[in-house]
Amino acid sequence: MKPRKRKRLEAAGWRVGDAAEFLGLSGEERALLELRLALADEVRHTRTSQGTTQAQLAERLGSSQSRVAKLEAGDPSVSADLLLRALFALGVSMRDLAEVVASLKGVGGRGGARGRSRRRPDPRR
Amino acid sequence: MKPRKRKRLEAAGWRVGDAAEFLGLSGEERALLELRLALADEVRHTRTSQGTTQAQLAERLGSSQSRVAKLEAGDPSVSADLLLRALFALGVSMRDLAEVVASLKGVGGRGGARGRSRRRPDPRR
DNA sequence: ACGCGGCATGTCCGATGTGACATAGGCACC
DNA sequence: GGTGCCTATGTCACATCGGACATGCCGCGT
Repeated sequence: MKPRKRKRLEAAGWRVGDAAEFLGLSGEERALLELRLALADEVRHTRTSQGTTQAQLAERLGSSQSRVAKLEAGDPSVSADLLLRALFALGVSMRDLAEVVASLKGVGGRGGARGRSRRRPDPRR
Repeated sequence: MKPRKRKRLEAAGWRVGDAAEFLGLSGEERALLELRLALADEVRHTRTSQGTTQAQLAERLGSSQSRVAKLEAGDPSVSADLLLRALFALGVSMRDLAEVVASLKGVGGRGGARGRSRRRPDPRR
């Protein structure tokens, strides 16, 4: 897909939480994007709070500093796999991970404990 | 890296829950593997409970039936990205996803999950 | 038995992620 | 100013992933 480049651009001036709305992203793409950003954010957060450098993390991952930088920047060229590996390499537990995911539940406004949007995808066929 | 090949082999004769222990998998690789399997499981589960076929899901994803099959089989050739896209395409919410992740929190060595019995109630409310 | 729909497995080849490297900006400290 | 450390960005060769296609297996209804 080509829109990858676009994502890059967006990634530039971005704000977790309300960005994707502008774009013509389908629900699933949107959710995935959001999740990725949240994970990227979590990586940086955890890393810095541990006093670890990008280079050190890279080494643990068998990767390179530049990739870690891109990773944390939410660059589309990094896969979810790498994001997850990074998190685990930092010692993030499943529980922590679950919390991060859970914090995105309502997409729209953060903190949205409100919407109990529990509905089926879409019955059309 | 090379250990990818290994994963393939392992994937052949596999058993959810107690497999990774034998292999020389580092904690992070192990966690990732486990997460992937749980997600794959969740895909199949959600899909079947909706009465959707692999082919239909594949179409929604812009993919093919064979890939979905591999996906659900936990084949290493499918990325976490695809796994997540599949879940979202099935209408799984962040909340549901978080629950799946949370259900793995303790899987460490012992304890839980021996073999196949470890089936969580049923994610759907 | 036959056909059929759903799933699994294997193999291509084009698309994309990955590590390594180079390079630059920002800071702190001497 | 100069040095060292951390991070950001770009590029590239190579490995892996991804969709498509082919094929086989299995259960089921006719």
